[in-house]
Amino acid sequence: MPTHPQRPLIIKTGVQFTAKLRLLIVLPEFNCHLKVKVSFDKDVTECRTVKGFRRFNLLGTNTKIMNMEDSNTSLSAEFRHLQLKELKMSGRTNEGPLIVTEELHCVCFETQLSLPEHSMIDLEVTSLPIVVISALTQLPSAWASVLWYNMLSHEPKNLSFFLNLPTATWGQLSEVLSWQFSSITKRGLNSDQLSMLADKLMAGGNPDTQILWTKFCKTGDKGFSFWHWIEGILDIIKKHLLNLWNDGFIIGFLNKEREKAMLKDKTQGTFLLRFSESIRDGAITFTWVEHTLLDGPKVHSVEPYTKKELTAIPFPDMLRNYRVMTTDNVPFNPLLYLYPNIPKDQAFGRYYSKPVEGKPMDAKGHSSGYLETLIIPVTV
Amino acid sequence: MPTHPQRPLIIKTGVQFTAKLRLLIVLPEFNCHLKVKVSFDKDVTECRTVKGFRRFNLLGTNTKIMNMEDSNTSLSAEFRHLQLKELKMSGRTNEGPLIVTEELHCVCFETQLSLPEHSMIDLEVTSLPIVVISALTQLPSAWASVLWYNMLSHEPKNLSFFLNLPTATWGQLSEVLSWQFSSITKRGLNSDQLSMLADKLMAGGNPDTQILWTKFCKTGDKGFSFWHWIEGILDIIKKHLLNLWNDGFIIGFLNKEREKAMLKDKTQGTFLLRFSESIRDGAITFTWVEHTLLDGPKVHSVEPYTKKELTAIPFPDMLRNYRVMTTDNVPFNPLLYLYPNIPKDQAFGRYYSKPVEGKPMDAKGHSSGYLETLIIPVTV
DNA sequence: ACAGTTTCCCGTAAATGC
DNA sequence: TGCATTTACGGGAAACTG
Repeated sequence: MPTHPQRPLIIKTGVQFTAKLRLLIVLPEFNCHLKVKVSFDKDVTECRTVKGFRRFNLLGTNTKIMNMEDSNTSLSAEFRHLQLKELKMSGRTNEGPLIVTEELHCVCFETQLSLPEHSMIDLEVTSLPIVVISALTQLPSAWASVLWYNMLSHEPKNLSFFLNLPTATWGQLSEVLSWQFSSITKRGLNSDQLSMLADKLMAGGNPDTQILWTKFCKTGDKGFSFWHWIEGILDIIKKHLLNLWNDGFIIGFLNKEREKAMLKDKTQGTFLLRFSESIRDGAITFTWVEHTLLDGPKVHSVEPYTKKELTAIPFPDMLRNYRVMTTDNVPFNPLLYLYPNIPKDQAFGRYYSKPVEGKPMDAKGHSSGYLETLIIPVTV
Repeated sequence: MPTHPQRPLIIKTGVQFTAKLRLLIVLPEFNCHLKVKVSFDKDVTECRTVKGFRRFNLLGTNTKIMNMEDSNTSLSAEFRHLQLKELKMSGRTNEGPLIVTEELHCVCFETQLSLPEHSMIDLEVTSLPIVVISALTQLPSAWASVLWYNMLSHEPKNLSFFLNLPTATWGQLSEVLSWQFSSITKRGLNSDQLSMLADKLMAGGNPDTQILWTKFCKTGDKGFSFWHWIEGILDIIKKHLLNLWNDGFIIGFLNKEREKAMLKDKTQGTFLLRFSESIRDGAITFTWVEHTLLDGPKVHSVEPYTKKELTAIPFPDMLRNYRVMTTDNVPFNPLLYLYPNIPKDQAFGRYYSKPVEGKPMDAKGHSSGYLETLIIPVTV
């Protein structure tokens, strides 16, 4: 999730952003010099003195003459290299009930039209609400605010939204959650995955169940909020698991009971991929089934891999090279078929960092004079 | 190596630094208000117009009243939160023969003393030469400049040093090199290590051999300079190998012939630690001896570990867990004795991230429900 | 003391300048 | 165009501030 997507809904202080204005009404007569001025939180008095919101200076070139866009007849003005800097005033009592990521601000554009035989007409437009952050750690909370606003507010500019906020229904929220995945990847959430999330959020949900902002975004008993957990998972998908997610190889959201139910009738060595529910910053594990003579089917999961491990070793290589040591000290890979029954190399082979050859792993014979090593996960 | 050590010899633009002035002459009568002004490159005309050096603005509070130091009778002034910003002037033709890390600058302090019954006396002092960089990638080159200057210039302020620079002798340079290690760690370089470095730099050295600045610091045939290679090694020592280096367990600098000569008469499984000569940013390998029936003693080295691998796995754990697969697919660890004959666990045991217990590795039995995995290097 | 918030700055990537 | 140098900003941690 970039800090500044197409339109800057989240702006970080001290980081450049671009504000663009396009005149939708095409009035050829006004192709003359139309000077636009951009400003921040203009005339939003209710956000300033009353609530004690932060105030910001807008640095950079703030006026521009509108000009014709390429291959288009509409006028536009693009303000590049704008930057926000907090205006510290000692008189500001920080008693607003809102945290900074719930403060809504806006970018304003002004211009004056002088129609022939009319007096000057003042035009003013404002952007959608904007959240201003100062550090990247605030981005997940800020994004949650943007989501909640866009999901529930139909007013274009209700900067006091979080002072009096409505609840969402699971029907609304589940759609928004799936969008988060499909906007970053090629795949949203299916009904099984959503039903697991519904259980987490509401312990048995129907589409009309109400969900509080607090429940969605405030720190819960685990030490982190539902949304921050989702953000962590989105992050590892984007950085380390994009291909596998796009291919649909990651079931991801399912609880341990369902996991066992799905695997217990499968061939030994059948495995699936699931996100950790207890790790905040995103982690993935694999679970496979073993058919024991004495106790029947047993499922095993490795300790979930976090960003740290995934940065060092690509996840497909983990699946390929994972080994468990037997009591005779012979390593074997227990992962054979991706659920329901796809041979492992057929699913993941194209993503291994070295191609599949005769043997699953090979090195030693080579030119540099050094013995090549594979860094592999092993359970002793 | 911090950007700003005790005294700022290297300053990065846009990063705060502190300049401190201490009046060594104790004149109690002048405990009155002695106003000091700090400036940058004051009156250094030969560095500006003539040579086309960069110029900088000094941002921050630049005047201060000297005051008594704690537990001391001397006057001092400390300028904190100073910052350098390049002054871009279009007229500057960058035709100076020097790269930016060879430009020497200085911090200047001025004050006026009014002795009773005398006219005002102007006092002016300047710092040692300073290199100004704009990105951290320039730090190794900048540090090389500082070293070369301090090694060879006995003038306090010769800002044109690099326009007409003397060569160093190996005797001087070897001492400086060893200092680099002992200032960062608890151990400098011994004569064996230095002799390997002498071979690299001069192909057979005696202390009087002259070494050119170019040879020391300019990109050579390998694509990097001698000094940058040393810097990379200092960096991995500092970040990943400090304990082992302090304990003297890393021989580090020795060529492959010497390595083989040292190992060939040792017990099978004797190994030593050596830095890579071909990797620029610092890498370490281990080499062990195997006594074969047919070919006699053979030495093997693993592909050197770089920052990337060392970040993921602590080096002592690599030594502990490294495995080679035999043809029967049974893994074994070929590392038994640290040269000359220290049992591996005795040398490195205290640095393993999990304590040594009955068995060398153990996991599986535990509480979380997940199978613990060890990420280990394996040669197939 | 503390939690929310901002600042600081390394390290890498991208942009810029010559 | 290529190389030297600077700028940009993500990420993690320290510093700030009520």
